[in-house]
Amino acid sequence: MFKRSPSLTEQVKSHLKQRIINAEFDGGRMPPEMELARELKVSRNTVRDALGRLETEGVILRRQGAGTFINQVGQLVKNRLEEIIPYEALIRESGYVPTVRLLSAQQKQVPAEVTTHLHLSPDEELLIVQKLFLADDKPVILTLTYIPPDIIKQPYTQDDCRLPVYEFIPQFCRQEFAYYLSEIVPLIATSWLAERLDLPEEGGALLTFEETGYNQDNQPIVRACSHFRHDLLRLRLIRRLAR
Amino acid sequence: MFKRSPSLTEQVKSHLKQRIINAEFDGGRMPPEMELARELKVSRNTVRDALGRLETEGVILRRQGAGTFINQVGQLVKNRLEEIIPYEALIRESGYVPTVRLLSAQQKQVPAEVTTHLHLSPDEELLIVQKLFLADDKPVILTLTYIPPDIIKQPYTQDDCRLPVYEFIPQFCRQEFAYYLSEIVPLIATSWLAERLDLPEEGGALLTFEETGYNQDNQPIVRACSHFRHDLLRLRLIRRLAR
DNA sequence: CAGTGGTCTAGACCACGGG
DNA sequence: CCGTGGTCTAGACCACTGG
Repeated sequence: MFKRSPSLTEQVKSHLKQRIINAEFDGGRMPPEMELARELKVSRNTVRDALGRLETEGVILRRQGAGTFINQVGQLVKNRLEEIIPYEALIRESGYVPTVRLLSAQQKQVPAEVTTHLHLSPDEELLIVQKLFLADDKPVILTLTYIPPDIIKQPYTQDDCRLPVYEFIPQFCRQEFAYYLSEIVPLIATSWLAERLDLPEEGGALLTFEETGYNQDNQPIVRACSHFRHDLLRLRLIRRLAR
Repeated sequence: MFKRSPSLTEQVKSHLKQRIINAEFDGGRMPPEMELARELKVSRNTVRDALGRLETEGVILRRQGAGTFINQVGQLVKNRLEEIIPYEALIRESGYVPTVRLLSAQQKQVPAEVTTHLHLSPDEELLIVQKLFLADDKPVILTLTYIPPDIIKQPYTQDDCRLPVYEFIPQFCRQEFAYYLSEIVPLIATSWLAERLDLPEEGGALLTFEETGYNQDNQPIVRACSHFRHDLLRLRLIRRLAR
């Protein structure tokens, strides 16, 4: 029934999630793990891994001795914060039609704050990519991406800059993207930001992700700032007690 | 070597974390999983579970075919966002000495926004607990907790209110705390907030967690708002590509 | 007490990295 | 090529829930 790639666990997860969305389970209760395992022809461990991921996403609740239940409340969670997902997907999950607009992509000097995070000298020029994401044609996310030009090994077009950085890197830089170290920062909207994000006025609060991207050798290779209009896009998550 | 509770996985995790902190592994490289399993007298799966948790915490990096490595960068991450930890611990991890100050605990009417989240009628009076957390005697977190008084089944003192809600609930309400549904919100500091958090002026940006707590029957039982001074306390996390 | 999820084991095979 | 981490299996036992 399932192929070998992507991982069985991942396929089982998607499969179950789809059945939950389709409301195929009566009374908000899911079948026992053993039954799912038999049915899907995988081991119970694989089912449990898949259920575990659905649980951290807030889709289900599990209670020892009682069973596994579908969590309506968790539907409000649109993204797993510790997982990088394309902003288009986030916007779509939130119920809007996403579009991307490339505002600019040019090589320039940057604030020292940026070069510091990338372990570069302050006068180094970087490629700055500005992108605006729209939800139903309303601006919701503005991203600034800083890439050292000398890591780019293949020719690229302006259009390639529309790719998420973590896809651009492996395609054009002959190295792998490993992870972001991200900081969540609240910001007062400057007039520059307010204009681009179509805010009613400057001085409002914005949610910002300030992220440094590392490659598989654990060297910083990219810096990114994402500004969210939290009135249109809510960042929610499920938090549990430590085990 | 290990007991049965807390879980083997959790004990192995703590054990390895301590050895990492003590810099017991040369060259930033950890022994192979098989070797750790033999050494600690547990199965490789258990070791892998423990390493998996350390990886999401940012403590280590694993590369298929290459090995497991200690991640200096990850030291900047002080907390796992999807895990509830006491604010004192967060402050301590960030390098300060934590203290808690109970500002007030009284029954009052609350904004409709609060009663809505708890599925109560707007005129219901709730117990409001205000707490201030200090790092090296500087205010860093202000929390407001709203508890419906009728769920409290045991007598309690003012001092009991200093407990985190998720500990107060099981102790005084004869029910279990299951999880928070949290929303991350950027806020403009009001003068009321600025005064209590000792901010230089009102109008600065604050990071806020707006959370609804659910019990094991998946009913909302508590509402909490936490305001962070992000200049002193940074919220950082590791983000990876989806599998 | 029967049935559920929670934990742990031993073993197998695969995919990838580096010499 | 060998050794590493990544995935999956089958089976065992425990802890808890609910009738």
